[in-house]
Amino acid sequence: MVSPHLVADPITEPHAKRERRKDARPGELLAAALDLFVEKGFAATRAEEVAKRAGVSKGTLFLYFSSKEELFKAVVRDSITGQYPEWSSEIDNFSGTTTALLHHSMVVWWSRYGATKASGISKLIMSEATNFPELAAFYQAEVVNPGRELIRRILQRGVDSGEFRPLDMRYGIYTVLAPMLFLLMWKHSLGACVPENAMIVPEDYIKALIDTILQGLCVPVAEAKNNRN
Amino acid sequence: MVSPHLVADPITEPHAKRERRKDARPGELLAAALDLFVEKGFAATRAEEVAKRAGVSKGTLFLYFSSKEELFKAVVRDSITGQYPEWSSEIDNFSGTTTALLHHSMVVWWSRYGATKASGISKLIMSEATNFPELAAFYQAEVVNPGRELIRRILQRGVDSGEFRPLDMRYGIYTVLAPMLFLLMWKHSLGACVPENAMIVPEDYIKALIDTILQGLCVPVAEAKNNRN
DNA sequence: TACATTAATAACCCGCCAGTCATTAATTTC
DNA sequence: GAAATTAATGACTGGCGGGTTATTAATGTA
Repeated sequence: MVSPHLVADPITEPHAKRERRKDARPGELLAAALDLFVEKGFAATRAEEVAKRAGVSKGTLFLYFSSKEELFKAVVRDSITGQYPEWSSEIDNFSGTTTALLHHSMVVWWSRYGATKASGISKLIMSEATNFPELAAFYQAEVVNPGRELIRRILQRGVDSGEFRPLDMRYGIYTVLAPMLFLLMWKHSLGACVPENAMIVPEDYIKALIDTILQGLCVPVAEAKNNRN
Repeated sequence: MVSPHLVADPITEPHAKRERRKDARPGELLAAALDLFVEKGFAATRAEEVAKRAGVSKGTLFLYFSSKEELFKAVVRDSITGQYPEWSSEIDNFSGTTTALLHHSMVVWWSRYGATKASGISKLIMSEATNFPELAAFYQAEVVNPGRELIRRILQRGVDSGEFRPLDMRYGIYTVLAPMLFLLMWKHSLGACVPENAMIVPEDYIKALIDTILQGLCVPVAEAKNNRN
């Protein structure tokens, strides 16, 4: 141990050994936790490793978050829920057709969420919900239900305007939700294990998907006054 | 410690203490393992618990399966791969329209696989693929690729017969696969945590889904000779 | 400079679990 | 019925990991 008076050598010890940065710690811990939760899942992520990546000791982690579960909830609020208000108002303010709104929403959802690290949280929850029921309930209440409501509003707008066939909203929502969440799951699971062939290109997938969805949802122009059952 | 000469009391010890049943053990262990893997996932399932449910000691489990991973592979072969030949020949022998074949295949897939315990294996793999790359590769090779081929054959049949629009098979397959796997995932994750409201009824989901898919995939009768781009 | 406050640490506790191995006992062979 | 074979056991090992706490040291105050 060297003399405590010795100034820290910036080469062997670039960042002082015991910095006190109460304000910065939570954010750094959340960032590290997001990385590791997404990479390895909730159960498999070690508290010590989160701390290490954030540049603190394990003790410090538990100084700011009372448990691993609370840490997780904080990550969700920090990286997902925060985006909802913006999306909501974008839907309200959209001025084109609902077909265009749906298309736009799916592409935007992917680029702002699906393609980002944060989307790993959705995969994590679907993966570990049954092992951590409390986290599942939390996620259901704060993420899933509000999210469904956003989709429902888009579809209802199309039905009201006459663009879409009348829909049973309970299941109509899944026409959009299911393929998007599948893409997300795939990207974070088997998709991450298949190197080259059989790889899904998200943009192409969404393009093909929208074609199918819309031709299924829209009232066929030429048929509106026609037969077919 | 009681005397080793004491005969086991059949009331406190109803089923003989140390049966030797070499032939029956593997099957009983596979059944127990399927139950627990589906219930808790791969990582969270304890070898000792599998053994206990099969009525043997942990040592016996490792006598029949060299590791937890090998046990898992045996479960997959026992409960999934075995069904493929039958499905394959059902597709070949189907005599109706491809619309009917697709409908039939989805309903049958759900009733014979999705609705059964075995479907938990698919959820497990998507959940834990990144933590167990070797299992992921195994599953990809033995389950996913052959499964995609089955779907591809159905869609190709429809394209060849003129019922379906020409499709980019790389993504067309997901039109069917994505919603079905999502249903499966949902059932085994958040769906298991939502008691009443917002519950998906698989049969209704599939019904709504098929409507959308088919109207998107089929060449619209009234439009075949018409405009629309 | 001395003292008080508190951010940060590292050693520690406790429980868990995949896989091993020496021992035990059921069954077979002669 | 004695010896040989092998199915089955359960105690054991070695390592891990969430959470706690006594201690240390950085910073603020006077």
